[in-house]
Amino acid sequence: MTAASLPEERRRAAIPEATIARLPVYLRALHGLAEDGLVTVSSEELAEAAGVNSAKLRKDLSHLGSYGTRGVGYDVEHLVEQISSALGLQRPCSVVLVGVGNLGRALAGYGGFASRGLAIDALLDVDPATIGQQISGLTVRHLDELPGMVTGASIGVIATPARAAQEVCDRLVAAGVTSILNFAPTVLSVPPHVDLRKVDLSIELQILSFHEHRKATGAAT
Amino acid sequence: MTAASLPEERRRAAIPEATIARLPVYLRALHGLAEDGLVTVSSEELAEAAGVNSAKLRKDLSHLGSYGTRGVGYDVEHLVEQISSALGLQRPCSVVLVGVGNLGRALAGYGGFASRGLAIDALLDVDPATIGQQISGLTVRHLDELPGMVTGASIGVIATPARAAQEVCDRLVAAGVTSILNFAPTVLSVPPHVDLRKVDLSIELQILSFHEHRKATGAAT
DNA sequence: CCGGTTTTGTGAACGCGTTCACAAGCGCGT
DNA sequence: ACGCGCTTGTGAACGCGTTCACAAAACCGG
Repeated sequence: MTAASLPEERRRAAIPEATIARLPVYLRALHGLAEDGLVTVSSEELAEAAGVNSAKLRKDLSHLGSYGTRGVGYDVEHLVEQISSALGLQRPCSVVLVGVGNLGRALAGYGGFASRGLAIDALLDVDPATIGQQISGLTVRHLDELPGMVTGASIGVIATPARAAQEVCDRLVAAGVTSILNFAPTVLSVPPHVDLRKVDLSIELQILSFHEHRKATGAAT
Repeated sequence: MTAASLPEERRRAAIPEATIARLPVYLRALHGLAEDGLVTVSSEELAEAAGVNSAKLRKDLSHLGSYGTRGVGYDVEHLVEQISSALGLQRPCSVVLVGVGNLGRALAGYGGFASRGLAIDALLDVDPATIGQQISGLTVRHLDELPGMVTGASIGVIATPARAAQEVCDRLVAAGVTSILNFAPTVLSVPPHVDLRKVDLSIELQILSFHEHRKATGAAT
């Protein structure tokens, strides 16, 4: 079955953002189930493992046209391929990480990337003391060497202090990077053709603080 | 079930989740503006600095009953207090971090916490080589010392490998922690009275991979 | 003191995502 | 072969969040 020539290709472009954000979670859950030797999995089981509602899971999977078998469930291996394909993990992007501080090292050593087809290809910094170090099998190089490193589809990861983030971002864009993941706690501006996502380590903590505070005051009733 | 039993009169407790998630961003933007010497700020300016729509910003602020001045804008200092108060950052929770690997060190050294009233109070691990080390002014202690550390409102942060996360989570819950932030790439289960949030460093990267992939294949059309 | 200008606060419309509920489909036991 | 039970896929309803558009309110210059 050549799925590529089917009109399903149009459906792929219409996957809701919320679904895409959950696909990596399903993928991880599936890997875990596969290691346990499971061959098929029902939506109920997979939903449990992924921590979501089973109806939501089925709707999500339906968006990428994956076909389970009614009365049986989903073939684990096939589903892994489907999701990996949908996420574009079969032909992995090159990932350039800028900023080899504590967070940068954590990211470089993070196992979750390589096992999913996303490996970091280059570590860049500007600190002379850091340049030349070997970290997770990569040699840290100077940020100036960035031009020419970006070949084809590339993702840039910013793990620098906030004050350096915008300049690094501009240099990434200038080098041809079209997707940027920002860990620095600052708002970046990019040209419209560049995808920008951010992860702020402290925001989630502040959200928890809110709930904790609300619990404390609410309990006083 | 706690939300269902809440009376409608407590409108302050009814701040939408989406709004809460943005308040920390506003707070950070306000800190930046305050350093620039701004005394008042319009919704347009603040929205720009925070990277959101101005209408959204106004609606968000209206939820916490903060009053700006029509024709003028918001008083920066007052707004900072309002948001800090709403997030419960004025009486900071104690934060316990478990797992002093690369990521744990990054979190311990992350400036964004302390400056917002959220300081990490304890670093715990089980690795004998790590215990006793001084990191960011704190001495790493053994996880066994956790009981008794949790006084009043506390937040637990899990930065361990995935395989250890559930056990650490259970021990945090047993010690009385009611809010947990999980950085380990695994699904945790907690009792219903415990708030659980997660940050998966690799998920955002996979989402970017999807968009990158889509851009590449979409351009071929 | 008053019209003009600026900006907030918010009701209403819209769109997206979640949830519900059930028909359609598949395998299995008899 | 055939019904029976299980599970998927999905239309429909619902709820939440975003966006729009504008009235109300405050300041300012004359």
